[in-house]
Amino acid sequence: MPKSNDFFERVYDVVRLVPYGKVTTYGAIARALGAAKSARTVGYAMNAAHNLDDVPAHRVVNRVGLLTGKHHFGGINTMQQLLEAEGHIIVDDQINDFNNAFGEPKPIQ
DNA sequence: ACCGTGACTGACG
DNA sequence: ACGTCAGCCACGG
Repeated sequence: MPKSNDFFERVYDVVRLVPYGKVTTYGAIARALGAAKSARTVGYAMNAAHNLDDVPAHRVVNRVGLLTGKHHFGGINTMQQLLEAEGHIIVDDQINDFNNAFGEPKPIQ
């Protein structure tokens, strides 16, 4: 049976499935979990994901491709650099051609 | 149990 | 098209 902690775990599971070179959004993750209205909480979960090295938190941006969580990484530019290293082009803290880079996460079964 | 906080989002004007 | 507003929900104090 689900503990409250499971929500975070599920968020991590979804994020872990985001492939290299692709990104996704907080809302998309929430929907994949069946909790469409918990986008904010997804962001909250990412805050706690910092210790986990297998959760690509930098591939999670807001719905317009804006790097809203960049300040939660070590440096202000860390998130952007990680994304650029994966082939993304970022201008003004926003991912260019975000619609193309976006990868719809698979719903939990 | 109540209240404030936030890496969000969709609806309005 | 763009800025504002108001729900939403898990967590910690």
